[in-house]
Amino acid sequence: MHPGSGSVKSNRQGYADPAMSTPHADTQIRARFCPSPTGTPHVGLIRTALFNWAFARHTGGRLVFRIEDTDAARDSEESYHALLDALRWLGIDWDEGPEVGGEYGPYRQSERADRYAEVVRKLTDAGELYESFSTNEEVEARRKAAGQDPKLGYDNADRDLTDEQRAELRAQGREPVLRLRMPDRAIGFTDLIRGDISFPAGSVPDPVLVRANGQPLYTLVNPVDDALMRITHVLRGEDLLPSTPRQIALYEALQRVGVAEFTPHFGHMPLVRGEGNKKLSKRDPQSNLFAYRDRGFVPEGMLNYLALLGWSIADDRDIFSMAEMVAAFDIAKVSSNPARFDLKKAEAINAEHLRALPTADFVQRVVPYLISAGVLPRTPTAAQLATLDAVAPMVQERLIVLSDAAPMVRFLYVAEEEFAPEADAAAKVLGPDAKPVLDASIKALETLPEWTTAAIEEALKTALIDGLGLKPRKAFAPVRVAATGRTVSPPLYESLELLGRDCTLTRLRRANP
RNA sequence: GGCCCCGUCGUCUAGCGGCCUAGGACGCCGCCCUCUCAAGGCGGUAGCGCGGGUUCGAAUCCCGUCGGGGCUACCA
Repeated sequence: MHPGSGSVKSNRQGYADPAMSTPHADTQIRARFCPSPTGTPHVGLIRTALFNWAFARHTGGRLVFRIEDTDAARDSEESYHALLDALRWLGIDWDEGPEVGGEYGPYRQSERADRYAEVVRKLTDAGELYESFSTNEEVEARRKAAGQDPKLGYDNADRDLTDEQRAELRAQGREPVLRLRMPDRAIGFTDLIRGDISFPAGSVPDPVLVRANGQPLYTLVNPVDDALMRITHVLRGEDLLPSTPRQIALYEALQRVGVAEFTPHFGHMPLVRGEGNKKLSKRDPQSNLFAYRDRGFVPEGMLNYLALLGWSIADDRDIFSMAEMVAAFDIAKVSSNPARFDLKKAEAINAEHLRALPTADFVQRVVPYLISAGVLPRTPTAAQLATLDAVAPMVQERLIVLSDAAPMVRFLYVAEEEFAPEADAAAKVLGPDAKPVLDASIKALETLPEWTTAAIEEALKTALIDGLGLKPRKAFAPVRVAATGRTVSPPLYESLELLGRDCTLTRLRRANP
């Protein structure tokens, strides 16, 4: 990999304006992640952050984190903190941005109003922007009168208004928005992921950059900040692909007025879809990153799965660490097909990472889930933790997500008077048939000289398999349910040893009618 | 409607003209292991949307077609 030159699908320059310049090949790579703080972090958004991060880390470049909070009506401080929380949880770190600083700050657009005003002034002075008075209703009426579909949008009708006309419109009390004059030619670029893409002349209407009240819009601030922050590579979702031509036109204007030095490279990542073929909606509960954390996805698993949405490390492997991803990541190898978020696969990947955790690490991570499930108190005792250490290796390999641990170990912590086998499990194996099994088990365990896994196994096998002539499956089920409360539990003899003789016998007797 | 993107097993993908009677993973099914459930091992199921070219040879290149998706705000 050549530092400073992200690899691209094609070297052809496509349809770009000959005057348009791209970042010099040995310029330090600067990628960015620039969400707007509206709502909870979306898994698709996080995938975008991850790919930008991996790209920056792989190329030895910088990752800039910028908050696009220019829409006071929708942005919230809570969402802003959720974004920071999400990235920190996952370990996606940034080199410049909120709480980190950097030489191109501030990194929240709500704090950059003076810069936008300055750029708008330069652009206006140079004649790159023009005042537009048309209302949506007027545009629509003109489209209809011309026999065109109103969906075509703005018709550039105010481009050539004379000073007199503008004065007259103002005199009527109308306030103009500022629009960018789109060039009268096709606009194309070489997408880092998709190759050459071109938009015909006239297919993109002149966009509004500044509201009548002077407030700058996303159409202005996003490219302006990328230019001011010297972003070299814009990697974002495919949903933003149609906005690229107007951004390229803006970059060219910014270069003409000396605000930008180059137009960045663009790469458009495939959409993340939900059930069906539509893009995963913000309203879809499946899109909520924190829902996965709450269930007990670990960062390693979440990140690994998200990376698989559009990228693969090798043809025969899909479990990997972020260090491995960073070493192997190549933006040109990102798929251009949309990817469906597959919960089952995400869970399988997470389970693999859970199993790979060192036991002590696993214990540390699972404790908060046991506390929130009420299995452990807020501050567990040393004895409780010792029990957890002992049972951890046995539950660790049985989990999909960390919260699965609670029902599995509850029997070791619940107060004796509160313990009761789960109803359906009891109905299944603690019927009248269980009596002889429980009788024999109690008898065998009462007198056991030492309470160890091996001794318990020996005693139960002798009593039930040899003594009663039962099949193992039949023999151990009542004991398991009586002692652990469930048909599914950690290995039986180990569980009984951890439970202790007194508890075990109490429970067996209680289950024995 | 207009513009743009995409099209390999159910899903995510490998594949970049011969290594492909298309590989892996998840899912699903079966068997083994076994005190339950997992894990693990073994095996199976299932795919190049369609039609034309180009070529000795196409999943791979070209054209068309059909299908899916995105965008189409004084939101981001």
